[in-house]
Amino acid sequence: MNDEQTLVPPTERGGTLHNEILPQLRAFVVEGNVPDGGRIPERELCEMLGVSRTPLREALKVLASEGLIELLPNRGARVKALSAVEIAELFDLMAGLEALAGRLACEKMTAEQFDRIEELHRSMYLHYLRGDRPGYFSDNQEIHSALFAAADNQPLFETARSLQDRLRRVRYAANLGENGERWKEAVREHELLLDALRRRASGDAAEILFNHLRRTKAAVIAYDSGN
Amino acid sequence: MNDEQTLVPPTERGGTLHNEILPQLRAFVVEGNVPDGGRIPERELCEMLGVSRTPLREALKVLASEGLIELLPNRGARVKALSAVEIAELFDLMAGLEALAGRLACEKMTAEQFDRIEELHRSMYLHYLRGDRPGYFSDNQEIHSALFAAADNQPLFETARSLQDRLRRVRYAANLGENGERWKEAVREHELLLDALRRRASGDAAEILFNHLRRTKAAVIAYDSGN
DNA sequence: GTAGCAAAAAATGAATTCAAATAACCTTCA
DNA sequence: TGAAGGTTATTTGAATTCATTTTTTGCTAC
Repeated sequence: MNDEQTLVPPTERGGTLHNEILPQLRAFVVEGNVPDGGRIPERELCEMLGVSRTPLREALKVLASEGLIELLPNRGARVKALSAVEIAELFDLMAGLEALAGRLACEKMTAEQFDRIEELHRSMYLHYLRGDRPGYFSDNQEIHSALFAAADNQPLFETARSLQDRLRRVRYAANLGENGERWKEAVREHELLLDALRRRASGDAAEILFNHLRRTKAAVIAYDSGN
Repeated sequence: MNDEQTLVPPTERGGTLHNEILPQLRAFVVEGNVPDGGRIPERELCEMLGVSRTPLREALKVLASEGLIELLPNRGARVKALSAVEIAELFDLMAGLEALAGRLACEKMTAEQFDRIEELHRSMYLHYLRGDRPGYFSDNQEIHSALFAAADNQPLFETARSLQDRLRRVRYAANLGENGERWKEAVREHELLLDALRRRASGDAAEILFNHLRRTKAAVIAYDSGN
């Protein structure tokens, strides 16, 4: 029935069709190709991914369990629109996870991993001085990624990735809306973090990261409500 | 084809078959009805739940994404057996989540919620004095549940529940194996926690809970490796 | 012109069907 | 007796089919 070529070469298959399309579908949603609360007809997705409805629906169930989409009985899938309360809750959770990552990183990271974070920090600071927000944002993301990598905890990493996916859209919006004062404050917080990491002060790192995310949350809420 | 009655009355349907069987299937796995690494033939589960393979497989995919089971391509589902490293990682994550719950509870809990926790604490202490481990364990679980409820954060609650499911088996084993010294220590930690909650000292509560879970982890690892 | 209802069209939920891969079994030969 | 190979049976992966629900469309009545 399906003569079209799949977009993914058959060489790099992930075992099952379901495992193949899940990352693609997740990326499609996270990337923001569908408006908030927008409906996603199964038929279109099937054609897009070149699979039948069975594996597609399995993937949708997984995305729903991750909180990325909503599955209303008999009424299809919608991308989950986040209320202000939900955004706040997700940020608090993210703050807790970052705090944990900071703690574990202090305990477990290698000298090389610290050096890498320090280097990223310097690069990010330069972007800040130049007023280069995209560059700053990119380095910032990488620092947090490096932190989770240094924490060396797979379940933590997975949980954080999932949360990150759910927050990506609003997070990006927040970055754009970030005002100069908050930006300056964020840079200062990053300096404190680097110092705590250097001293392997796990409690301090946790506290700094928690409050850092808390303030980011406040900035996002302020920006988001002023829509 | 299927004339048998479903075990669940049709009155309390969850909209779709998938939503109906997912909790049942999860309970079945968590309860420990299948040995570690044991295979789960789809056919049997279908008969047990009274559904066809389609909704069952959707549910299995979700359980796999929750980390409760493993889905090997063309080789079916197995309950995920946890290595010592994985157990340690899950406990560290749980410690971070409990710490967060403590923090948020300090910020948000009502007087009634605190009173309830205090009451549970008293009950638990009595069980401790009597040497009633099951009673202690039960109250202990309820205290932690009450803590997460007081934290009032849905994503946190969900994440913790999922983790709890993954750890339930080993956690129960740990409780049985817990020695007297560790038990005494745990009770002391709970007293400190209650005090921190009373003072609404979020940082203290977080620190106490984190270390509490860390020590539980150590006890579990010690017990588990001595199998 | 609009509100309400009916019928048709479309989309979803789930069982069945078909194909491919794995596992079990049985024969054969050393 | 035991191992190797091939054949059958079982199990899984995925497409198709069928039934049910929702949504849309169009008609009628007011």
